[in-house]
Amino acid sequence: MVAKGVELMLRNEGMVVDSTSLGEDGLEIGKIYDYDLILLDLMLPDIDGYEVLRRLRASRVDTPVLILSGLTEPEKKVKGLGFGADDYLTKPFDRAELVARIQAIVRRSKGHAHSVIRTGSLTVNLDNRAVDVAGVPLHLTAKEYGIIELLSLRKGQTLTKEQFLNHLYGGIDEPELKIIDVFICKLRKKLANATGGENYIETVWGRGYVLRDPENDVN
Amino acid sequence: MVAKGVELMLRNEGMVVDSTSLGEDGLEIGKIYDYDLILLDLMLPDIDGYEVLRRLRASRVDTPVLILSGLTEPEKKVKGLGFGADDYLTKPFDRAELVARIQAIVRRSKGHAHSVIRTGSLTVNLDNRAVDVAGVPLHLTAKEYGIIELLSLRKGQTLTKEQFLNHLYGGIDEPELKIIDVFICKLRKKLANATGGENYIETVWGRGYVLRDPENDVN
DNA sequence: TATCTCCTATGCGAATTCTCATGGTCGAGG
DNA sequence: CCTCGACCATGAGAATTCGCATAGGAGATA
Repeated sequence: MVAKGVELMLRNEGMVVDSTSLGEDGLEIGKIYDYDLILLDLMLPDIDGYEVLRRLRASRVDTPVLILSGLTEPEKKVKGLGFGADDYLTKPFDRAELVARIQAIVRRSKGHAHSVIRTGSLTVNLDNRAVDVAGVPLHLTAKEYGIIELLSLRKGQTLTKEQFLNHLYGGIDEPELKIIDVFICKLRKKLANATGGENYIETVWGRGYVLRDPENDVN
Repeated sequence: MVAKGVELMLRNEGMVVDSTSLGEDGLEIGKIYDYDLILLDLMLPDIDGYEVLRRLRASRVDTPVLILSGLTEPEKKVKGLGFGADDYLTKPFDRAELVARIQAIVRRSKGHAHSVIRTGSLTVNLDNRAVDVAGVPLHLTAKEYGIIELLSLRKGQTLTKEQFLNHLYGGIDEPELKIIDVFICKLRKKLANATGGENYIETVWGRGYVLRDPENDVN
């Protein structure tokens, strides 16, 4: 019940959410998928939340973890943070605080101080989902924005089409992989149009796409 | 009985109100929902009003609290304010005063020095819920006002239909999302009629609506 | 009762998303 | 160096989703 409520809340905030009520399941999908954040409730029907966290870390999963708990004792808090959690929130929590903390953790883990990511003359504002090229706003559709957002969040990193699909659809009701090609194509066209021909999105043959950051280029 | 009377009074003023007669229940919903204000009676059938306030603050709920009480002793007043209440009103209270104090607290907590928001030739007065276009009053229904109020409070920000629904109905007994379309449509028509065709409310396809502020436009 | 407001339902048009077809590009292995 | 299969780019258009406008009923209000 709590999980479903939180899931709805976060979806309302524009986030893509997968959820499960079992610790074992969460452990499995947490290991397999490359999430931005794992929201972990300590009260689980099968195994202890701490155990989930411990085993995640033991499997070298370094996805940020935000613990949700009804326990308010400070020693418990220390225990959670000691096992490698990134933050801790006690129930009942405030919606705005939860969202703010999630954004802060994700931002921090990506190494971005602000929620604005600049790449050359390209600016992606995560707060209001707006994209600029040299200060001129660029109109993108929802999916196009999703693509450039993920590229920006992981710039310099090659992303597979599966990763894009996951970011855009959250694992449910996904279309064909090819759709990513199409959106990349449309995005490139819009970007080229706005920049005057500059190409930010590079193809890595057989792997996927990267957002090339001219400032970090090795020449 | 008192709660129901106050609830009706405030609804008549166009406010959205949830109420409960039990302190424990109030504590729970006060923690979960992000209210603009909590009206707290000290005389409760189960737990002490002070206890409710204390536990709210202990749970890091910083929603403004206005205490209602039949106790007139000054020391009690100090006690209430000491625990983190924002204002105090003794029964029997004056309807107009209660409304004025509520509006003052909410205004203060939102960080608005004045309760008038100007956007181009559009003026929204939060105190008396009146809307002007170039000085000419514009008649809006309660829901229409709710829409333009939220747009004004967050101008420049894209708001989803869910957010409007939340603002207008307080999360309970909400109608279909589509109703927002209808009100936006009606609002636009009234605004266009008053301004002579100017369009303040912009559609962000797939996301929601924004109030465009001509003064803050980037050109 | 008469009026105003709110809400649902519906049709239409527009924007977007998705699939598919075609042709081009890459690179491993001969 | 050539060839072939796998992969990618791009455009066209179908399918879907979304937004706008309006009508009409239900309910509240005067």
